[in-house]
Amino acid sequence: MPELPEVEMVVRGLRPDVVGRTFTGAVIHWERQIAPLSAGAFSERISGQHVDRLSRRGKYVVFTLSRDSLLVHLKMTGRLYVSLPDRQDDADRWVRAVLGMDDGRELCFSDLRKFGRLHLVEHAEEVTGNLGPEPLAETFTLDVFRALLDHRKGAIKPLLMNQTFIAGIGNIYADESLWLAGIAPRRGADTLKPGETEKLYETIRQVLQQGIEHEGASINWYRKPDGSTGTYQERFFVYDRAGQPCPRCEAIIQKTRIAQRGTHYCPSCQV
DNA sequence: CCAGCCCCCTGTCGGC
DNA sequence: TGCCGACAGGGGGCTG
Repeated sequence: MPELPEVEMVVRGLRPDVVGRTFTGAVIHWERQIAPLSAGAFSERISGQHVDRLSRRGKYVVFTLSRDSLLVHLKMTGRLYVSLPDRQDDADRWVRAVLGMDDGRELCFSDLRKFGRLHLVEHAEEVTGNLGPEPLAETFTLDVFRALLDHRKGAIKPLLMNQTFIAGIGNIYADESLWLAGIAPRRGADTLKPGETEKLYETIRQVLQQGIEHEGASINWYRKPDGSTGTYQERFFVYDRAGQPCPRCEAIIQKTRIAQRGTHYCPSCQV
């Protein structure tokens, strides 16, 4: 569930606790969640590496280390938080990896569904190399968006969620941005009129920015590193609101499936 | 390039 | 009440 705004909150929350620290080792409880090394090799290789920088690329949390980069994808239920070794947190039941730090505290990766991944690689681009542009970057202009859409066919919603198209948009922010733009999720990408493309460009940036301002959407499992919840879920227009009236036209919001994903939309004012 | 499907997982929920 | 199957979902991988 964590999408761009939620991952951004994780990065901001962790930064003061991890930047400047040095990892002392790792205990891996579910080996399939780390790549590309074995658990032993992972622990050995991360030991002694200093955290120079913490950033975000798409939905990845990126630790820039002395020699390597550690990239964490939270997928659906992943959480990252720092704690003392004697933990009592709710999420501890699903801890899959624990990275020791030189201040005696630990960086914990918890993940109920085990879909998340920790990649320890020499160059971050080995993992993030084929991601599309960052939608909130200044360089992501309307012209860039138009160029990306050029010659793309197929439904607009799955395209928005395609990480090689644009990085960071998931199911929630795709549904919300399309509703705000008044565009039906099944519309062919090549059928958007210039005004619609511009509107969508603006609403994509708007919902992501709003998501960050409201500290992310906490539905189901997402929590900020300090355990608290964001509040953007209180501002959803269509996501998770099937059967309720559309905030714009009062038609009943529908839920359907597009590209194997639950999709919420207004059948009346999204055309 | 695109659509469809499987897979990875486990908690939750609806049906019987 | 208890069991069981369906479902949820990001993204990689595969096929057509």
